Amino acid sequence: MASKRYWLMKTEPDTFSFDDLIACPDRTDGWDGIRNYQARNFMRDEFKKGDQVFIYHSNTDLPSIVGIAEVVREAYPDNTALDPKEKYYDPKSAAKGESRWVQVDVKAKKRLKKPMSLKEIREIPQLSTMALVKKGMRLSIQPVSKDEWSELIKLGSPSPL
DNA sequence: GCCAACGTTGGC
DNA sequence: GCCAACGTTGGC
Repeated sequence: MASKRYWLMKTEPDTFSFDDLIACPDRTDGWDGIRNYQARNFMRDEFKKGDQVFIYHSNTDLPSIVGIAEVVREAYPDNTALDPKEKYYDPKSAAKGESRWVQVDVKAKKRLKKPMSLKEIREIPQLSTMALVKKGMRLSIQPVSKDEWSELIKLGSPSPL
């Protein structure tokens, strides 16, 4: 079995926060609405059950990694793309009758006792390799290396929910 | 609210 | 296949 991998997923807390995920049944929800090929391909091709995910709040006063979730279901079609009433409706998918987008299910696991803000992350040399701190990096789903993960765990002190 | 960086679309 | 126009992301 391939070793566990680590990821970072962005979300806008005004739309869907880490607390919203915790409030879901079994603390689990489908991570839908991803409309970027690179991000989709990570989910479709590389996300495996058991992978660990940092949840990052973007577009907010203090952009930060706030929690940890686990992949509990691997990629399946994101059919919000087919529904004109949905925010992430995709006419091209609808025209084909088949969504070109996928989602995975993630389950909230831990909260960082000390959320790690983007500002702090930038200041830590060991984390300078993270895609998150690279100029112009807007990718909403990014791989995290084992070393980066360990460093963030050390600093963020996650505790079980 | 601004705007730089990036991704997608569509005419040619 | 090129690339200009347009839309989105997301920090500040």
